[in-house]
Amino acid sequence: MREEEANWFPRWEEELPSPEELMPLSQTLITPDLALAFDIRNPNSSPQQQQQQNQSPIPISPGQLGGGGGGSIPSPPSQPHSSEFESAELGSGNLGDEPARTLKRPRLVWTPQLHKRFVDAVAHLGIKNAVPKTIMQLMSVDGLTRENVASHLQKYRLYLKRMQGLSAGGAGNGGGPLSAADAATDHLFASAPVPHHFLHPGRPAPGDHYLPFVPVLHHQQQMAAAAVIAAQQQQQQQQQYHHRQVGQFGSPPGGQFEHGFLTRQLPSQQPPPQPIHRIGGPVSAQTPNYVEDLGSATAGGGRKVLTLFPTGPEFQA
DNA sequence: CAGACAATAT
DNA sequence: TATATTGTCT
Repeated sequence: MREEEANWFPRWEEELPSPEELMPLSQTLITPDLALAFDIRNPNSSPQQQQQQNQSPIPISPGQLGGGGGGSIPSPPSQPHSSEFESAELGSGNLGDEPARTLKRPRLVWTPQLHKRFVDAVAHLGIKNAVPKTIMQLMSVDGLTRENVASHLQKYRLYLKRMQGLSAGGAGNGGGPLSAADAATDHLFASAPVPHHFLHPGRPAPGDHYLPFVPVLHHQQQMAAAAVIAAQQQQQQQQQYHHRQVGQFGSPPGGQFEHGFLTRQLPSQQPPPQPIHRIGGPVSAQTPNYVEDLGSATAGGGRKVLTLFPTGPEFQA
């Protein structure tokens, strides 16, 4: 059953990650060992993009989902902050001393929330202006790169195209056998409402049009990005982790998983020829009480990814 | 350089 | 599988 998307817009903002949460997600779940092993540091010479690592003792709330989706927020540990920020200097102007060139960011996990933000951004920009860079800026999600968006956008466009073809052709559509891959990805895309005009450009949406959208200004700009590390294991590469207190979401026995954490404070300099307003409040990409389960359905695959973000207090409008 | 897009890689 | 990366063209 689908929800009526009649009025998704009015609540558009409300569903965004609440400003309330600037929080603790910063707690990385990476064990110190691993962090060192990965030699997390200044990533590359890009003028943008930084990574931070945090080794605080993880006070995050243990166990919360489980299977039920309970949604009850156990205990917002809420530490005041206690974060020691490492001032990462930008690579620009200073580089060449780090072997860390091959470091890779953790794979971004497109959670429904994050994807929604993406869709909102595209919707506001309009089809023509919706290009990776602008989308990225509008989303203003920490840690998001243009390439992340580009990749996602590419996929999203294919999705839209399929949707169009489907609804339009109806019968004689001989063009597209749905592949398993497509069906799978649809799930994510289906989790966010697709503005009518996406599918039918040039046609006004019935009884529903776009709002100018109000930027919610916030005095805070610090947000964390939702990112997830995919532990990349080579066929014979294994590492030992001792997790200290990391036992939260029922960790699979013997499973390896790490939480990555990308964060970037906006470059604070946007030389965009055009002023771009940010939609919604401050953004952090994360899922409220939402947990992406280990997708380890693949037998023998071996790759497990965990993604979850305990957001403390639920958002309220 | 930035973007679209297909193919390929992990 | 989902996302990243690469290559080519514009």
